Amino acid sequence: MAAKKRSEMMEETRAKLIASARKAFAEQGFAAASMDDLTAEAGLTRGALYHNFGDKRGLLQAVVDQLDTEMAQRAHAIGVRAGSDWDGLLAEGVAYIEMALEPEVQRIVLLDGPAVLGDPSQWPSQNGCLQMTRQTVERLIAQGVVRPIDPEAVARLLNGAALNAALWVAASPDPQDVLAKAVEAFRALAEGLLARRP
Amino acid sequence: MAAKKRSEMMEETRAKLIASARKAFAEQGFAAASMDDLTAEAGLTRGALYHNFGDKRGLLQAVVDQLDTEMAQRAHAIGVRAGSDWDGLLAEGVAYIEMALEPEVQRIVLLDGPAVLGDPSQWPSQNGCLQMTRQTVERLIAQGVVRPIDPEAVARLLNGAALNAALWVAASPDPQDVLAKAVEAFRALAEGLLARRP
DNA sequence: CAACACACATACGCTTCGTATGTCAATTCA
DNA sequence: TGAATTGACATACGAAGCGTATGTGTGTTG
Repeated sequence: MAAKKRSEMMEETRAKLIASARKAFAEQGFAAASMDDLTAEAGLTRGALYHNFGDKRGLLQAVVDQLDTEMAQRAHAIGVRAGSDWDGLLAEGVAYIEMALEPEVQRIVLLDGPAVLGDPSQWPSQNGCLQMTRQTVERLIAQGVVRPIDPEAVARLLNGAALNAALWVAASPDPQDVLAKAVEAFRALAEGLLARRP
Repeated sequence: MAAKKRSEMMEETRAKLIASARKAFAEQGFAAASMDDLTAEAGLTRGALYHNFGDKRGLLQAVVDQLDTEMAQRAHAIGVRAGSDWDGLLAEGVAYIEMALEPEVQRIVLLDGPAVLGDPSQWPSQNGCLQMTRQTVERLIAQGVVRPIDPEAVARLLNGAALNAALWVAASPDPQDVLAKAVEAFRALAEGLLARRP
């Protein structure tokens, strides 16, 4: 084999650049990452980068899209396994906290992403986690399990709470202990949404 | 008069630089703000800046400290006016959401701050809002109003929820309407902390 | 009043981004 | 099939910004 079409080659270089960027952005942060070093590690030059992504922000956009898609898939898989929609919502929230502990997610999606690209809900990828949480909340309201509150607002606040919990856990000297506390607080807050106390 | 001591002069230049930086960082973001322009607007040069703050991050640190102190004072003043500690907690949270609507606070303290300086709880200023929320929560737990949950965790999640609510409100085309929804969701979540449903 | 210290300005080098130009292979079409 | 053209990527260039090293004048000290 080894004979590849042009479009396949292009897709491959895009993938290589995104992969290198994920590493560099996660390890050094967006601002500190050099595009010369980035592309060199992928066996390319900045020419390929500007040709494929326009500019540095375009590359970050692509990286964030990829990460966001992966996160949504993982969270969905976890939510589905839960017995009820309510348990699914809690499981998704906890999963989100745990995912936010990974340096890639924290640095790129949660810190540099909003700072460089602006409000996450305006991203092309639409922030998969947010959308999914909102849908779950909508179902729970329809079932009468959750009080009738704006689902988007609820999803926003839950995600925000999870994010800050993750930042806290990640910076703590004893992550396991702090994670448990964060999850407990998260569950307590979420119960405020219920129509009837458990 | 007009005869000023050296230390007074120094304090004045620091204040001028911080004031210019607040404007520049808020309007253009930390990365895009030029230190040449910054200092020129304050009637100085980069020499003064490096002498007083070490580097660009040091200046951001100083700006964040000042903003954080102001925020803590404002939130405290609002919390005190409430009838009970519980109402105070809610009022503080809502005040935090509303403060986060101001470009200065949002851009500098909430977006660029964490991205450039790292986890807010590790900042020298200690994130005044966070500390105050935690103390209020501790009192409420002691009074039996709030369930016994780790106060730090609660404060973290509440602040995180408020932050994301603010980002959402700020990016929306109809801030007033969205703000109302955000506040409603915030109150609902907070009620999950109560020992007894209202 | 002479010598020093310090706050700040000026000058320089290095890195990095974005663009403009060049090159070579793959596709197209007569 | 072979000449022309497109397009993916590399190379070269200019501009801007940060940090540091050095200069300068004023206030302080003995």
